[in-house]
Amino acid sequence: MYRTHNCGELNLSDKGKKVILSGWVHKSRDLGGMTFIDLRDRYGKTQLVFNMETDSRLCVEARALGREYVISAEGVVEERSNKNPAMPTGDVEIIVDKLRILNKSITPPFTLEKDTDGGDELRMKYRYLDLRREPVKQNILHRHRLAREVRSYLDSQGFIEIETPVLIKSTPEGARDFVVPSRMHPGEFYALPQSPQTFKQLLMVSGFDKYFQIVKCFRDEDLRADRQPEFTQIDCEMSFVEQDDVLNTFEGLAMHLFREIKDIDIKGSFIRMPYDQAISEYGTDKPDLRFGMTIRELTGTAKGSGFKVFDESEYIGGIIAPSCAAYSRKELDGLTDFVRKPQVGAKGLIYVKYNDDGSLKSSVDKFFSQEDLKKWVDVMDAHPGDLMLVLAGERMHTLAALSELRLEMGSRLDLRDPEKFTPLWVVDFPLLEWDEETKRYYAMHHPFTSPKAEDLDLLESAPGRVRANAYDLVINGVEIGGGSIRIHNSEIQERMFRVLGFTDEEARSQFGFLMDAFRYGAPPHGGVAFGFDRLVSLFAGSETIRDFIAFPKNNAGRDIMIDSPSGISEKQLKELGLNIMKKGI
RNA sequence: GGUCUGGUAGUUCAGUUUGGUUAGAAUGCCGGCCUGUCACGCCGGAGGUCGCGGGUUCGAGUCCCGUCCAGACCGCCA
Repeated sequence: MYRTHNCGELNLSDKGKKVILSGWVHKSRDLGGMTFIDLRDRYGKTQLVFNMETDSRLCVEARALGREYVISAEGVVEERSNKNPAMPTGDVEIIVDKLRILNKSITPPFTLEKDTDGGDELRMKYRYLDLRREPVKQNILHRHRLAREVRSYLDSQGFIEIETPVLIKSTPEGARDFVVPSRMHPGEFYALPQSPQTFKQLLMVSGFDKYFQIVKCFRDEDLRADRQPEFTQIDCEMSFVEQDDVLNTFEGLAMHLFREIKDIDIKGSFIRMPYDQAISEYGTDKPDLRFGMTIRELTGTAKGSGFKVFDESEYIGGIIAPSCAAYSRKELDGLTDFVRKPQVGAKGLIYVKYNDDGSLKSSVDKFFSQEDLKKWVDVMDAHPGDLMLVLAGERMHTLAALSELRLEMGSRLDLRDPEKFTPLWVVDFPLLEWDEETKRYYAMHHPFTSPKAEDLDLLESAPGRVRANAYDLVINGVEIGGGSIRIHNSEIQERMFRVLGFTDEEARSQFGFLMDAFRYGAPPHGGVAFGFDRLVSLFAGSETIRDFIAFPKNNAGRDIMIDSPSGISEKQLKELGLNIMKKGI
């Protein structure tokens, strides 16, 4: 027998019990006459004691145990004379009388403490050791709990989990596909799904009116802290629903998760905001609503005073940094540097200090009188002591830069509390997006998203003005996921493909199966997909999804533990009918 | 594809600005001492391709060029 209890459960109520524990030697403290060993397993740590006077042979054996040896110890639970209140099992210890070494371990390359001395690369190379560390282990357990609650809620709402294939068909729209060569069909390739989108729609045609799946998806694009080439989605689809039905159902999911995982009631704080409002007030389609500081437009107010930068700008807008009028020259220069970074991309920053005495001091006093600036105060609703920060330029660029500036000020003023959660739906997205490079429209969401009925007439005449039945769930400025009511009418679907520049043949060869299916009675349907990794990290107050994936890839898409991707043998290449081009050709 | 930062004991880092004796610290590891530790303590020891290649120089961890690796970001991510 390897164990009667685990290493996290014993306390004073177990005093006197004969127990067997198994686990890893976390740490040993050899005091000469006696030796203490912290034995660790998934559930916690328990102290083992060996005494030279009681059993010198056993004590000598214990001294020789190295870090991460796997052992099994039998003994009696005793109350400690020196208790450790920092440890859940700190009131007791095991007086060991039998010790078995189940396996030895070489010395780990880094310490397995909460604050390890190991760097990222090393931790990834030895991820199986990193996962033994308490914080990483907790992240994985946290992920499990979230997945369990997702399943529990969706099951309670009548959703059923259905698996969809992983070897599917490549399509040119959207992100790059990972492709898999076919041995049986040389020169032909499967693709890994970017999402099970078309399959879940086919399941609706099949009549499974509430589907979900916690599913791996794949995109062959560059990585970020919040982007992995393979990631997990909570993928859902429902039939006979309108937009509000979907939003209500998944608001319910969000509320359930917040209640069960975070013990937070978010009811009532869940707003729905049109895309246009998100852009004009927050400069982004994923606003962080944990703090105000909304963007105010000054184009009409500030133009025409002879300040060339403003007069030549399409858009002028600003935010108010509350109680920051006392900012020093150095701090203002720092903000100017911030907005000029290539990632933000503004040319410069104009500030107006609204001093406590009511006077106004700006970086453009040459061009604007106190009366002029007073108008800004009115438009922006500034109060004495506030600092107004103003950017100007092309509208969308300036709004995007203002969004970055707003987030930066929010961080500087400590307004982005990781324990506060402000979810919202951004709704009424544009259906299409013009791409200057290829001179054509692209689906903002995907080509199966339905246009709003009232905008349908514009689909051919003014495609850019058509709004979609599409929505994103945003929490604390993080895009958690999105979805749409789909097109279920093959005639509208064909019109959509035409607007996207598909020839009928192209549409047929890529999505013929879907268009065919829709001719056999497709119900009205719609759904969502949430980024599970992002949801998990958001709940834990982190922005790095890598910490919540058991075996993640590094920022170049490599798994340095198993060393992938890697080459394959000539034999395999030959079987697949592949020739590898030499680099540089 | 681009920008920035970094690469020095097992590990985390200092040293590079201004080239110059034997490249340091902490931690980990090994040995010794220690009966109430829990970041145990004390004493001692081993441990280095300064990422790799080339160049400048009397002399390179330090300067120059190239390259590889890691991290962050831009592009990209329907």
